[in-house]
Amino acid sequence: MDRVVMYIDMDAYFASVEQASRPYLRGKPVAVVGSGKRTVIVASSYEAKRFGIKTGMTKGEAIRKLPSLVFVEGRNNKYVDTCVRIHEILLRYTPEVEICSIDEFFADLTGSLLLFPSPADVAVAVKREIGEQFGITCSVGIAPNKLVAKIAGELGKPDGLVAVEKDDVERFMEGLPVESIPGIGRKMGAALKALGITLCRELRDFPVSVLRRRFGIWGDYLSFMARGIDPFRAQDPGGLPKSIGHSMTFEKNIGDRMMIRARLLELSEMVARRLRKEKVVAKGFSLTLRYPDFTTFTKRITLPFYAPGGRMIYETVTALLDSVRLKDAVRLLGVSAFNVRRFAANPSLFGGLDREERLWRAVDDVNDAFGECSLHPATTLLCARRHWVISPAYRPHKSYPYRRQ
DNA sequence: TCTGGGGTCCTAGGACCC
DNA sequence: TCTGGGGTCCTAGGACCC
Repeated sequence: MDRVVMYIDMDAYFASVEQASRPYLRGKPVAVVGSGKRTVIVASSYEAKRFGIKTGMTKGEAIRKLPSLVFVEGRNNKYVDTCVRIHEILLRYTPEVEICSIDEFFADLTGSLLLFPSPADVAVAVKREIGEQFGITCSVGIAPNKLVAKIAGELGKPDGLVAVEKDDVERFMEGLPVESIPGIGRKMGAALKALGITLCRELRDFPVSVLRRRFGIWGDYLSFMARGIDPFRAQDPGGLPKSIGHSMTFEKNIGDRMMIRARLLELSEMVARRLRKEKVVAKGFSLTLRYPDFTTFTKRITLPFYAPGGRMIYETVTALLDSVRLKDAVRLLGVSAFNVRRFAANPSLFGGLDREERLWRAVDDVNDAFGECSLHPATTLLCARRHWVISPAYRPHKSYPYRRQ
């Protein structure tokens, strides 16, 4: 049986959720931002998009473009909660649903089609349910694979429904600009243009040997994708995250090493908490620094053992910090863990953990019950209150998207 | 009211081992 | 005895995505 994949993407997700829950925002140009001074626009409503308001813009830039723009501070919990409930809706149509990002899903309908008249009927029903429950719209793409389903979904934005039959895939792809292909961004688009390639048809007909020489393995991917073949393997359901990290940009650049260390402790504990949550341990750690001029670099190290907790992460990244001669104050610090492995401890074995780990698990419990930051290390009291910035890449539950082969 | 945060994947070069 | 080649692991950096 031919595969049928449905891609569902919320339209202007964060902004739509805000407009749905605050009627006075409806019909207005809205931009969702983080709190604090150093923030950018993370989502904008269609009314705002019409005036060129885009993700990544600074507040100032946006105000200059559109003085009447309404800024709204993002509410993480609301978006996560809505995402989880949309996931539940989709699960009623097929058990094979992948949360791709906080506002995108893939649903494999292949096995469910005996129960429903057609994929388009499922799409219409899903769109109606999401509209009724949350007051937001979404765009849906249906195709024989994830790649084409996603391209189709994006094409229908907003509130669209685009279905591509197996036999129509090549024709569907032909006329599209190469930038419609996920993975082809600014640089790759420009590089292809230099070769005289702007349409998928031209990419398809270009000798793959030349593409391979120019782009390495991506040359092969490009050639496949241009004809609507998905070169990526399906998601590994038990897949572990490849890395888990946190970073923060400060309201004011920090020059003092003690202050930097305090922030690193905070970041290390945030990462440790995420690792515990995901039930993994890591032995690779990285420290990212960004200077006021925006130059950014990362130092990383792989330990000969898996770090037992936040304290070890902190010691590792401060050792990395000590190996750097700071040329200026820093505007951003990041701590990330990689090289992860499943950690197979169960609660009855807590006796096997050291005192400090038991303490941190208790802190986790308190924070789960009373809210993030109810309890935190005294050192971080030195720091100004952290502002939480939403991350569209956040995935509730552990559902990781397909990976490249 | 200068530029967020969290990810994945690929490449290149060096160290080290057989 | 002056010198090959393959494999693997590690670090650094960059493109891209949401």
